[in-house]
Amino acid sequence: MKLKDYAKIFKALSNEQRLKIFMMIYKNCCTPEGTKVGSEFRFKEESACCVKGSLDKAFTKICDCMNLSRSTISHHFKELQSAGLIACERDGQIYRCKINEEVVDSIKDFLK
Amino acid sequence: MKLKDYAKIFKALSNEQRLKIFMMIYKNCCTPEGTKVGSEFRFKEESACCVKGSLDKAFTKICDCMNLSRSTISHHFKELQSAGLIACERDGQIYRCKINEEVVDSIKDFLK
DNA sequence: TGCAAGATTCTACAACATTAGAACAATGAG
DNA sequence: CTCATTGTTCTAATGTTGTAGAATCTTGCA
Repeated sequence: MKLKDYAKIFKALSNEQRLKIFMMIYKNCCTPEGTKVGSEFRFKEESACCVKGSLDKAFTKICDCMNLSRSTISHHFKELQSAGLIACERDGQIYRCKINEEVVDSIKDFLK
Repeated sequence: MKLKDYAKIFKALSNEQRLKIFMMIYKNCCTPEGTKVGSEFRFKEESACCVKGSLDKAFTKICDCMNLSRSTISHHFKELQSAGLIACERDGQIYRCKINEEVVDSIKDFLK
């Protein structure tokens, strides 16, 4: 991966709203309560409902707990996809969303 | 650290030129040859002249091997400092620059 | 002290990012 | 089939970023 690609990944994560969306999928917690504990940012790592790194109905759930229009959220999803961080697919009413672990790993490697 | 702070760090790394500067300091290689190997991005990890994570005369050296005005580079340094990624100090003619390893570590933790 | 080199700050502007709303497409329920 | 729901695309407004140049400040040397 080239420097440009890393810059693109970091850009995708550089917007607070988009980072929140990413973390909701990555840490797999969609409630607004899950995104904040006190004034600190934290996620409930464990949650019975789903497996780390993938999320069904991601779009709807995220719309529900964020104060942004649907079009804006759609746009942010596309940015995250375009950077390769997530992959999404519609399966009827299910909007399925997965983290691309390889890309996340490559960021870790980059900073090694 | 809050979500906002992480977003700020990622923003600092989201510009290709600035990321290059950061990596020059982080991997400690300032020659243009060191920043590219073929079309891939790579650094010479080992270099006799200095220790990973700090760089003397950083500003001048980086100016020399990048095609940007001094004011622009100064601006990028400030962005990196403001995000907490690096710390710089002038010591006479030496412009000393150090990576803030704690912040780099906190990114790794964030993505854990 | 005066000068040259190095770094910063200010200004300005083009390019790009964030956002919402309206119009549209796809899907499933009744 | 019709309608409500869900997601996308287009457009436009508004805000932010990246960049250079000029002016300025800082430092060391002659």
